[in-house]
Amino acid sequence: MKMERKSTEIRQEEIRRAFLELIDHEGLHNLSTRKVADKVGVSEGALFRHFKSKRAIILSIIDGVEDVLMKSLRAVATEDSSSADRLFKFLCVHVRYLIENKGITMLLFSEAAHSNDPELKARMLKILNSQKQLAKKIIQDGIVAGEWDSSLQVENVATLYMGIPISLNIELILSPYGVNTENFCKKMMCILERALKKSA
Amino acid sequence: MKMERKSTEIRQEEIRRAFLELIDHEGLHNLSTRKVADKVGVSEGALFRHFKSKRAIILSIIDGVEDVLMKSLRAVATEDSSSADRLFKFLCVHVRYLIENKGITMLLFSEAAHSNDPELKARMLKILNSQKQLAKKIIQDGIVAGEWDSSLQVENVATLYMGIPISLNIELILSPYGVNTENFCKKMMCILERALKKSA
DNA sequence: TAACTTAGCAAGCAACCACTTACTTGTCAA
DNA sequence: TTGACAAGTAAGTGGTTGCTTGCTAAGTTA
Repeated sequence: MKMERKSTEIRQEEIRRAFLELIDHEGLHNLSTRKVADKVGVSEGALFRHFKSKRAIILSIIDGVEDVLMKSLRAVATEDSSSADRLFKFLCVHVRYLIENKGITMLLFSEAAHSNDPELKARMLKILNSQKQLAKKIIQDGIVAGEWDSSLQVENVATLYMGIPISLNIELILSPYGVNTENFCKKMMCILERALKKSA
Repeated sequence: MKMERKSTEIRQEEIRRAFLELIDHEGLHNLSTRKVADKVGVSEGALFRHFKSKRAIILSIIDGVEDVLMKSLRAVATEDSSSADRLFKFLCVHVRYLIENKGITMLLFSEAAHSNDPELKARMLKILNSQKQLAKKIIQDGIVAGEWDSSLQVENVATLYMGIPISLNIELILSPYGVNTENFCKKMMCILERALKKSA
């Protein structure tokens, strides 16, 4: 039996990927360290060599969301371009990340709502809240700049925005032939802009 | 030890309620028949006297969604009033049901996406799909009646609509002081109408 | 090449899972 | 009052969970 040995860094990444893929395919509620180890192609013991607990895997995944997604979103939100451009780009970045890391939505949403692990819950909440705050900033900027209607309630538009990435997940479930990400963002943006533009 | 005996019908309802409440408070992934039984205040064995399996509890909950929520939504969608009125009422009924049965969103969403039980998955999908079709119908009617802009793509507005009930869930997670249902619906409807109304 | 570190394994742990069994007790019509 | 049945229990079942153990072998450095 050949034994393929890889560094912890590589294995950790493989484990995170396998973890998310299993959440996506089978759901959080029947995800076990056994299955993750199988998917990676390693014994269960080896898995605990690279992460000290299942919880540590989740925390490491959250670190990734903060380092990659949130950083990108923050960059887009503070970019120097029109609010419409920024909002569209924001949505695209958001959606693309969720497509490429399909288990994240479920993990974020479920743990934020139901985890009885305070640290985990707090970190999930912080991510969701930051996303909403950034969306609010872009919308507010657009109103101040005169691009959008000043009678709009920023908070409510942001609330509506937060549902869009999850609408995508529903779309992915409902349409068996797949969803074109770019198109999805354009369509949603199209409707959002109708709601945002100044009333005559 | 006193033993309080109730009829199967009553116990079944208690079990469904406990099941959903536990999903809401602790999440699907750590929901056990033991906890459900504890919450109802009955032994685990008694639980299996009223439902033949855990799966049967879920199926029974789905029956309830179809009998109560979907029936109401269908009634509202085919009502004889303006499309704007119907859409608002539709949203209110939808949201109120999800508030009063808090675990449903998670159950629907999670099982529809991840269940490897084909029957369960199919039924969840059917519910989500029916909701979307009904939303499409209302929007289409509004366009035909000249209430709303004819250049709108009905499909996309319905997709956006489907995100709203989940936006509510996110709102419930993010705002610790609770969410006013009626207000939430009014606010979302207000933005939706801006998007729907005819461009000048 | 010898010493040391690291990634891997198989096997096993207690705790928990959905569910069953064998038996008891409350309710109610005859 | 009694007999049948429905609703309850406590104590299991085998299987799965997250995690640990004791050990081996692959790389790395001296």
